Amino acid sequence: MELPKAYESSGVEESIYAFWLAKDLFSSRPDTTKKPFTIVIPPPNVTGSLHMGHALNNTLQDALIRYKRLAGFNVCWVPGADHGGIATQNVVEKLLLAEGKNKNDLGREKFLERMWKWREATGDTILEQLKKLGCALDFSRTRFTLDEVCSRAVREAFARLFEKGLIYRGKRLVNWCPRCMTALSDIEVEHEEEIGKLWHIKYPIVKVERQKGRKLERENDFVVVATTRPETMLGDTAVAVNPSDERYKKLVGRTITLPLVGREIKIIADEAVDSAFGTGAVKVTPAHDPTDFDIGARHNLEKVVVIGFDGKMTPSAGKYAGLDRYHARKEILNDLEDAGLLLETVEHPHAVGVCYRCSTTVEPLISEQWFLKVGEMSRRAVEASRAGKIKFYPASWEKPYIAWLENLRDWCISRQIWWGHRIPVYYCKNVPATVAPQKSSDGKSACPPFASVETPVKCPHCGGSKIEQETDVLDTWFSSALWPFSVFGWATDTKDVGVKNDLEYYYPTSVLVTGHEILYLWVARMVQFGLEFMCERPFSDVYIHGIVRDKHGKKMSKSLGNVIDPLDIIKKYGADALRFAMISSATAGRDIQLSDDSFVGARNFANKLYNASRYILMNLEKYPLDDISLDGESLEETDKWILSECAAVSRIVRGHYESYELDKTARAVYDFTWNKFCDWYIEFTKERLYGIDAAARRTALKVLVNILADILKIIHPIMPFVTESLWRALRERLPALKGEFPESIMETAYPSLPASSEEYLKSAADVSFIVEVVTVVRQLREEMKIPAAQKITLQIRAEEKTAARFAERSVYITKLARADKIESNLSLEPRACACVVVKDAEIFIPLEGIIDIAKENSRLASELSKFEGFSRSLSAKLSNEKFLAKAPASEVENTRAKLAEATTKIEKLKSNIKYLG
RNA sequence: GGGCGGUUAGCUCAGUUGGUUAGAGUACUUGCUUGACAUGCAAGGGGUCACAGGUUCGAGUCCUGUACCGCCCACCA
Repeated sequence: MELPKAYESSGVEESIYAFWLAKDLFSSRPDTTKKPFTIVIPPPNVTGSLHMGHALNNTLQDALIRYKRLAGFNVCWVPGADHGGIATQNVVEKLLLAEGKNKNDLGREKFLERMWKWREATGDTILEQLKKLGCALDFSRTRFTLDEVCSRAVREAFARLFEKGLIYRGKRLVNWCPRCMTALSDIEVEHEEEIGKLWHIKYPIVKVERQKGRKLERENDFVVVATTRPETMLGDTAVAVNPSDERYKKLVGRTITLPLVGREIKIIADEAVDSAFGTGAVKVTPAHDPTDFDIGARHNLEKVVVIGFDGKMTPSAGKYAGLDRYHARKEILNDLEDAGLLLETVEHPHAVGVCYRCSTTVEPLISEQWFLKVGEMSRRAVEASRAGKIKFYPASWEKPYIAWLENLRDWCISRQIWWGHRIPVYYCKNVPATVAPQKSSDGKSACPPFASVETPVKCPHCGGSKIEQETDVLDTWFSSALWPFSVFGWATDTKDVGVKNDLEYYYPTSVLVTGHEILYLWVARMVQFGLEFMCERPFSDVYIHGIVRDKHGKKMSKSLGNVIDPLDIIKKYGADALRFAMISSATAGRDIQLSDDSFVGARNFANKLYNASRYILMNLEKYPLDDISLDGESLEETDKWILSECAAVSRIVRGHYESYELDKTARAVYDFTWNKFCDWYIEFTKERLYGIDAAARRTALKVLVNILADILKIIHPIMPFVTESLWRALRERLPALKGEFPESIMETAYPSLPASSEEYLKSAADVSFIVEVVTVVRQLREEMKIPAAQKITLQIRAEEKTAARFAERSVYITKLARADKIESNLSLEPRACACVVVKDAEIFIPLEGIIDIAKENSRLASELSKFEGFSRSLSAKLSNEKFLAKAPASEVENTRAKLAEATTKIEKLKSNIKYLG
């Protein structure tokens, strides 16, 4: 016996993964005789190393892929990584900083060289780590969003949108991160709750003599505005009130002297002002606030920029110029205070926008950026959803997804960083020296900017060769949005037939698996671009899973120190355990809390599976089999029972896979394997395997092997390593069957067994009879404190038919209930016995001297009262006329049957109390 | 300010179209070197299903409201 007693995952997993790679089992080629099942990986950032979120996301995909392969599909799971624009540039900038340099010291070209060097060195970390998880990715297809195939797709997509007039350049108020020094799109800004302050500031009104005669003297000579950002007051160009606000009606049109600055600004009326908030009067800073920007546009207000791209005050800020925005705030408040213009300060909770990459407070700033018109694209995306072309699992995500699409504003796609796809827009510089070259298409330059997929050699307008490319790069999510088709070579040379076939064969992909945090950032945009460029949805299903949290429900983060490293878990418990723990807790629509306990449980399950196999393998060594066909074998009821249970679980699990309820697949296989197969069936087979009847032994062993093979296949998508290693072990012990047992379990087919026949259902009833008898006897033994080693005699008092049932199954009952024999006698007069009732039979255990009569009596009494209570509630139900009238007949009948059973039991318990008393 | 999800055993969670006196894992208690497994086996204690109403013969499950927790969205200064 060379099999160790416990399953040891380390070592096994590496060699199995190497075996899969060597056999090239992960790669897929178009094959028109088979249906494809395609998943493109949500490309992790090249900066990333595997965390629990990746582990969960990829385990779910791997389970789906592996299941579908067994189910007969040509599966293709495409790996890759995202260049991760800002995030990645930040990482390398930090490295430079440690060397005392910044990116401007290097210049664009040298800096990018440095970025690529870094990417070559560390960028594949995460893909390597996914191998440890067991992911069956087709590595021959690995893509990187910045490689030539994907970059070409980006340029092609951009150029097409540009030609359609959907891309435009404009000077607008955008979200600006003063730390990353770039614009951000609306969804790249996160909102953090903060208890800020609302400062009330007096703005003096310029007195106008003779304007309204005497009355004027009695009016307030100032307006009070409320603001959370006093530093922006330097850029105020108006004060606005609601037009219907009676308090201020008379003041509209009047002039105010802006404190600290001295600029004269007007009081204007605008609907955007909520008269119920603050004082009802709002300072208007068109250059630094989105609402104010709109108000300014309506009233033609000047935009005074007082905060610069670096977050410091500009020269327009006068004496505050050069100060950091928060430092300036302090100074301004001091100065206002000194001037007696600061009235009150109220605590004010509000949300502050922060950069999703560095958490710096975002500044709304005016700058020139490229935008994509998304109206038509998002309308088509909504249509696709409404037509049922894209389904969410769980469905509850569809509503917020559609709502988001419907309220979408144009997408700011330009970024002022260097790492990314440089926008393929070119400016013709071939203009008379008198006219300065312009980036914008405002008509001043001789030629309008143009987009081009290839690097242009001359201007398409004037033929000039002095051409400069736009320096901004694209939002990293622009390339991500193309991912489902760019990975298959969209926009690459169509003469390459292989590439063309791939796209046709694999697109649209089957399912997208992702966490909900990038539903808008990524999923919605893939749908828009898929419909735009491929005229076809990128995937039919979106499987959205929860976020991994720690055991207290907190998000895992480095700063909280509650991060669980999946690689540690793999080392300690094995990849299978990690996978099983994650899958079984991934309930649809809920976040996932993981603790060490869950991994221990999963590891134990792997061990259980291993040991069940070990039992079979060891017996196979002793009693080799040439075939495992059950034809002609005389199956007993336990065999039929386990076969039908196995068929049922394979069917149930199949259904759960189809509806992406992977947690249920895990629970179902666990329950079947442990509670049915191991706890009962294996115990049943010991009688035959260790007996002397060779034919019976062969039958039992054949059934065991059949069930084990099916269990391994059913569990394989969740726990690929242990199932593969056990498959291999099984195959080695069945040398005559190498044809039927492929080398790898990945090459087998998912079990599809017919539904149970009547005969099999009857055997299920027989087995449950055994289980019930054994269970009650065990309970009684425990309660009576009968030592485990002590054998007991079971005396049965029952009608002939029931008595026969006991006799037929006596081997199992005696063995599992630790009895030495079963005696049956209808006219039995028990003395000094413990008693249990099963169906219409009474089981007595005579144990003179061991049993405590008083104790047994009280046990029977409590048993009795339990059933009497139950019986009462059933009787009450049945004597309720409304119940009889309204409940379905089957329900009434059910209740009657239960009552009858309870009544029998009660009678027998009563009579036994009498005997004992 | 909207929207979504959660609240079931000490802990983590199941609970299908309403139908026994609500389950699992784990932890806890007790007993077991049972010819696969102590990463195990057997048994046990432990829950007013957040709260308040309602619908129904019958509610953990459906409806309304409340509380608390979490998430997403939103230009109220």
